[in-house]
Amino acid sequence: MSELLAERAAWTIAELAREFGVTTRAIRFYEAEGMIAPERQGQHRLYHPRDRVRLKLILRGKRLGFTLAEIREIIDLYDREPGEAGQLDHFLEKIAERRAELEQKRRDIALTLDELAEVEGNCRRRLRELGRTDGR
Amino acid sequence: MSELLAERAAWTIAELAREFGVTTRAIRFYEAEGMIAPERQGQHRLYHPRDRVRLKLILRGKRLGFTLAEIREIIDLYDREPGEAGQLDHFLEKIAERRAELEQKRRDIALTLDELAEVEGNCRRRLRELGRTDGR
DNA sequence: TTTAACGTTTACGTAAACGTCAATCATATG
DNA sequence: CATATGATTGACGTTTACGTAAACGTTAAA
Repeated sequence: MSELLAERAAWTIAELAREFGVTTRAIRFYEAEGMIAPERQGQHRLYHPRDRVRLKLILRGKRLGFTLAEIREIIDLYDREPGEAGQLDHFLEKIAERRAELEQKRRDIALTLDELAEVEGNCRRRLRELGRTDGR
Repeated sequence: MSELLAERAAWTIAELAREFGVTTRAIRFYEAEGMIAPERQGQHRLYHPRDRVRLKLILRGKRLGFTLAEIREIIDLYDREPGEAGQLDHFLEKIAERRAELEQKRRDIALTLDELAEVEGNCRRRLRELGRTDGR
């Protein structure tokens, strides 16, 4: 029988590293930075679903070009306590800031994709021209 | 009379720095990396529209988390010569790679925005509850 | 004429994010 | 029992992308 991911409750550091395509060194580094806190079985680390989610969020943030410090702040937004009213306002401001950044990135992506599409169009047109020049 | 941007044909390094919110050091660094090549008027640098476009592309790439090396590759895609057929295939592959990266980033952004929206929803709900608890 | 204001080159410093050993320990397997 | 496998903790090295400071050269204004 295959071991479905959902059935597993814990992973070693090497398993996580393979699954996410990062080194064990990187995973330990994120822990040293206080971004993951795996269980300890004696000397060894044991990663649970919660830790995997964390790692996934970290790597997603990295793909978007956020620094680890920024990623930490974003993750902190996720697992906060309900909190007091005054805190909540400040909290909403932080969320708004992050959203603004993300929307800027989204615009940047749209522009770049448009430009790439144009370059690709030129390229394909040129290819067709060469095809005719070849006498086909 | 105001000097419209479109009328200007050249800028000093300090003007560019102010306009784009970067340091002159950074601009010179991009030049040292071969990403910009401003005209020289004796000792001084003179930036033309073409250089501004370059700088804009560099900064956009940075916002998306690309390294300068990657940004250089992307820019190289833009100002290439038509080229030969064999080169064009390779060229199209490069474009496809970049597009895949950008689309991954776009998915990452969508996910993060969704999560932030959920967190914000919880936050606002909590605020309304507090409002009622306050007796208003 | 001196003193800002703006520019230049050269060079060393630095923060972030790991990479890369080395030494050590536990377990497991032939 | 010896060796291989996988983990651990230091600790120093490396790359990227500039920051920062020194030393110097031009105008331009007081």
